Amino acid sequence: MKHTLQQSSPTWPEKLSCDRKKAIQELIQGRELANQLRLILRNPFSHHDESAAAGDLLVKILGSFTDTISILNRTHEVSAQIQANSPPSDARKFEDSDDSSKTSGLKDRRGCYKRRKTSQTWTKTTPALIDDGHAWRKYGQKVILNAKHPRNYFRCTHKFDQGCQATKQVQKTEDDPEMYRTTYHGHHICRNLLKSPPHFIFDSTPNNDSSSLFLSFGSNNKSHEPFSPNNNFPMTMMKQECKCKEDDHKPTTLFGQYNQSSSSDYLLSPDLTTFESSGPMTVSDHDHGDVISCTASPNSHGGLDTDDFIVGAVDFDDACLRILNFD
DNA sequence: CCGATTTGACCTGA
DNA sequence: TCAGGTCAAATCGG
Repeated sequence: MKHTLQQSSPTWPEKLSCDRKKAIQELIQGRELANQLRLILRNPFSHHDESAAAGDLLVKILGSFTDTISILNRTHEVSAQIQANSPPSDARKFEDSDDSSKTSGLKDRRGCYKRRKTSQTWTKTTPALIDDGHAWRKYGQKVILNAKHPRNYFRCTHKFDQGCQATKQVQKTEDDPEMYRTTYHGHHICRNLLKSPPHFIFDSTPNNDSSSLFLSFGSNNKSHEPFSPNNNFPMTMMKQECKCKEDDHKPTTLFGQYNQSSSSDYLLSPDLTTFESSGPMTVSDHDHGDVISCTASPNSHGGLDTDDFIVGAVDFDDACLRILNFD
């Protein structure tokens, strides 16, 4: 049965509940943005574009608080009206007694959701629908004007249980139906304890130390954007792609930033290597100089030998770590 | 049974 | 006004 919603306007409790949810969502978004801003400001390796992003984040945070205040003001006005008028439940009962009661179970969603005006987005095009390490739920599909292929809408599975606002849109590209263009909106703030964990990728740093590599734990964009809203997030070890220069046998220093809210879009160094490791790591469980370990298996690019054992000296500073790779 | 997907209707920003 | 983003009932499927 298709719902038709024109027939009922929101009751006072519904209106208040809706406004409360919106206020909470605004505050959650503000918190998320503030965390991103904090990490950018504290990251000693931030790029120029990240500094620019910090300004953008600041504007969004202020906008979020402004929206929250206006919502709460409105809620206050509604409450005042409720107190000034007769209890709304009577009116609702009266409505329900009439023939329109068959639709009374349907909620009027008018004003109950707010389309995203502006949010951080990034796009990538992939030859297949790849697992970006996050749990997504499809919530819509839309035929787009002048587009051959429909656009699919996904939200984070943890939208309701953890308030994660990340969404993505996936659409086949016009010219090549085998290619998918994915646009991500917002960052994950969820604790993502996945069965299939995200990839994290190594990237060469401009370091003159030839054995030093940059390790990006699922960075979302090409600027190695650091954002871990919570240092207690578990860092799950998983399949990794990395690039190693193989004048092997001397320890390879891997330096990385942990990025919990990853999806994936990476700047990769030209010489890629993959390895796998297992076992959870939690940022808060380690101190500077701690030794961690994980197993690594080889990849087709031949970067690491089978069953290589990696010992890492943890060097956290805002969820950054250093790993030393010994043969 | 319950979580995921489908799909038409509704809502909103431009 | 309308294209596109979102909602939520119906349906699917493990």
